[in-house]
Formats: sequence, structure tokens, C-alpha cells
Amino acid sequence: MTQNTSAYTSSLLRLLSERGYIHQVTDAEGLDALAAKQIVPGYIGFDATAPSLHIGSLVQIMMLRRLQQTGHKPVVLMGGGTTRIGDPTGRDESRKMLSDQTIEDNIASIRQVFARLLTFGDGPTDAVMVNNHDWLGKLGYIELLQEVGTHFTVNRMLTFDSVKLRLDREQPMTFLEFNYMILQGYDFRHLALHSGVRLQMGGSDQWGNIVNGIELARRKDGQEVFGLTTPLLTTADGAKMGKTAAGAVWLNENALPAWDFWQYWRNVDDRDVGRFLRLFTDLPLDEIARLEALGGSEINAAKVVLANEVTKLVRGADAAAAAEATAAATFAGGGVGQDLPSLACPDGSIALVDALIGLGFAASRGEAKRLIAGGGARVEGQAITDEAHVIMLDAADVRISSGKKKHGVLRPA
RNA sequence: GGACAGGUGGCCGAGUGGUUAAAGGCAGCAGACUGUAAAUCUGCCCGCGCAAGCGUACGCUAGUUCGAAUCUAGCCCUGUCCA
Repeated sequence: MTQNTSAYTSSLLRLLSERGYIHQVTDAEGLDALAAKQIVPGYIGFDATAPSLHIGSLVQIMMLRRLQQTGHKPVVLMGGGTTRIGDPTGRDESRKMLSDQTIEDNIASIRQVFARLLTFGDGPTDAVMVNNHDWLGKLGYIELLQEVGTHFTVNRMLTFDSVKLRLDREQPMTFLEFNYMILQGYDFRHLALHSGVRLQMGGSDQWGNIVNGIELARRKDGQEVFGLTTPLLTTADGAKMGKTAAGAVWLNENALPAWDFWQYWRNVDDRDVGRFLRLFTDLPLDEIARLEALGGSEINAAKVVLANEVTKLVRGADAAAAAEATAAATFAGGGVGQDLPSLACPDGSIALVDALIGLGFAASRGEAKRLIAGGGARVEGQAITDEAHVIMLDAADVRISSGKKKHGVLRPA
């Protein structure tokens, strides 16, 4: 779906299109015209199932940022109400329910990240955060059926991918989950009616849900609203973004240290560098084109830029600088950096096995031993293959490594 | 409520009484090669233990058996069809 950029007159669609955010738009010309003449309030919904979003949501967050950058108004919709139901999209099993308190806590925690990337306030293009529990929670069942239920046919609902997937796999889909798309449609209509929102954006898997909302707004209120989706973001080797060995790449600092966050971007596949720079940084396009063109091992310089820029946006400039310095000291200098995970060793000695576990490089003693036996454990850069090895510490820090990328420090307290 | 089919390690998926801590694949970890990349090849991949070994594990519970993931009964859960 790559429209030619020059066809757009609004800076919003031009920017989104140039940087690779657009997969589908319901009415590109209509939206373009609207964005060219007025402030378009646009929203994206986010789940509140965890205390932090991960980088799978970063495209959406960045899209809200682009919206604001081009003079429009971002609306962050927290799914306080819909999280109580659970989005069946992309899931082949039901998800367990969360308590109200957990959901509220999650929303508060997630909010911190948005505050870094968007400017909140009361001005016409300031971002606002809303919670759909505020209106969904008030809806009675009968009321919901009357208001919304009459505009959805089961025939149509059954054709949605999220539903078909379950049915095809002969997995259960509860009636509760089946209602998710109705509520999401209701959100759009509600925001269009009460907050002047004209655009919903989201991942390509949200297309169906978005279209539902558009139809609902049109049928109930005669309101014309628009939808836009981003391409499904996978890494060059086809994996969904945001999952790594250790788990998800969380946006919140307390869920994932800045060092690990920075490292994720530093280790991105060569083929992803340009695309990620466009999506996840504010660097100008010609600068990105230059970085992307770097060949061979020079592309590593571009990866450092990517890691720095993204970390700066999400975690702050200090975090980015510290991570870069640590990387330089650790990988180029063969020393240790401040940001590496560390373990205090007050006793003056520690078994290598315990050090590996303490630093989080191994989950059990057996795993640590296997790592050592396989030649993957290093002390001060020297591979140690003796499982019973004990490290003696004097005054200085000792550098422990698992493989080539994971490094940590033992501090003699 | 009835009939039938199922519930195996992070995921997929073999396995119908002992040689099964459970084939194979994916994911993951490490080694080699490199550029903290990809691809490829090699090793590892439940826990404790130096080890012999021990402990857990095939939906849950109770049985049959010298011995069960495999057989029996009850229960829970899921799917398909019927009411």
C-alpha cells in the first residue's frame, strides 16, 4: 500500500507515508484533505494488561508523536474497560482476567512513557489520555445491546480474523471476548461524538476493529471518521518485534534496565536499521539514508545511532549516554562500564557458578555449569571450563561474561 | 443433557505397560566463522548433586500392576455433532 508521497497535501500523511507507517487507510484523500485544513484529533488504544508496554507498541506511540509533530492532537486511549474483557486479536487462547486495581496500577505506570514522547496539556494540539472504563463502565447491558448491538451482525462478526482464527484452530472463544470488537467500535464512536476525534490508528491487526468503529459512527451519528493502520512490524528474520530471549523489550525503566534496552537496538538485524531509524527516531530522512547506506561492518555505526536515538526518546538522554559509554568501555575497551549488571561480593570470593546465577546469566546451577562446560563463561575475558572455579576478589572489580554479549561485574563490596 | 474426539516439556508434535526425563521440529543458550549482524556448522537445553544417584514431570484424584504418559474408575477442562 505505498501511495506516492507527492500525492498528499497534508504534512501528516506525507510524514507518515515517508517514514513507513502506513499500511492501510480507509479514505486517504478524505483524511488528507481534513488534515490539511484542520487539527485532527486522532487516537490509538492501548491495553493495560501489564505495568509496561513493550516495543511492539512503540510504532503506535511514535505515530501519535508524528501526529503531534505535524500539528494535530494525539489522544491516548487506555483500555481500562476493554482490558477487563481481553482482546482476542492475535491470541489463540483466552487471557486471564485482571483485577480492577491491577488495571489502574498498570495504567498509571504506562502513562510515564507517554509523558516522555508526547506533550500533554490543555492546548489544542496537546496530548490527552483517556480511559474507556469511564464510559464503558457506565453502560448497562441492555443499553449496550440497544445502542451498539443493533449495528453489528453476527454474520459479519464471524468473518473477522480474530474470530476465524479461533474457530479454525478449534479453540474456545467466549462470548465475553466476542464482544470486544463491539466495545472497541463503541470507543471510536464515543470519542468522535464527545471529543471530536476523527481518526483512529493502530496495527494492521486492528483494521477490522477500526472499521467497525467507523461504521458505527457513521450509522449512529452520521459522523465521518477515518482509520489508518501500520504494517505488522516484524524483524527481518520474521519474528514479531519486541520478544527476546529474556522476554519482552519493555519500555518502562523499572521493567527493563536502560542498558538492555539500548543493547536490543544495538543488536538489530542489518536489514532492519533503516526502517527502524525512520519509524523510531526523529532523525531527518537524508541522514537516515546516509546511515542506511553504510556497508559491511560500518553499518554498526548506524546501529549505535539507532540505539542512542531510541533510548534517548524512551529513556532520556542520560540513559542513552550512559549505555553508549558502557558499550564503548565493554566491547571496544574490553573493560567494564557503569551500566553493566553488577553483583556485590562482600566475602572476597565467589564460585563462578554463583556469580553467573547472581548476575542473571543462568537460571539454575545446572544451567550455569553447562554454560561453563560449553566454554561460554569468561572471567576477565578468559574462558573458564572448570565448573568448580572460584573467583578471588581483591580490591578491583572482576568482569564476568556469558558469551560475547552478556557482561557483568563483580564488586568486592 | 447425549454421542464422539482430545488434554504430553516455552510452543508445535510423536509416543498405547518396562530399554521414556519422554522422538522430531521451532524458539532459546553457548562454541566456531564474523561486525555486539545474517547465514552456516557443532554442542547444550526439568531441578539438586563432582559423581553413582535422588527428586519432580505427560489435566486432577483414586486404583490395577513388580512396573503406568501409556490400563481402569470418577472428576475437571476443550472441541465437534446432536438435543
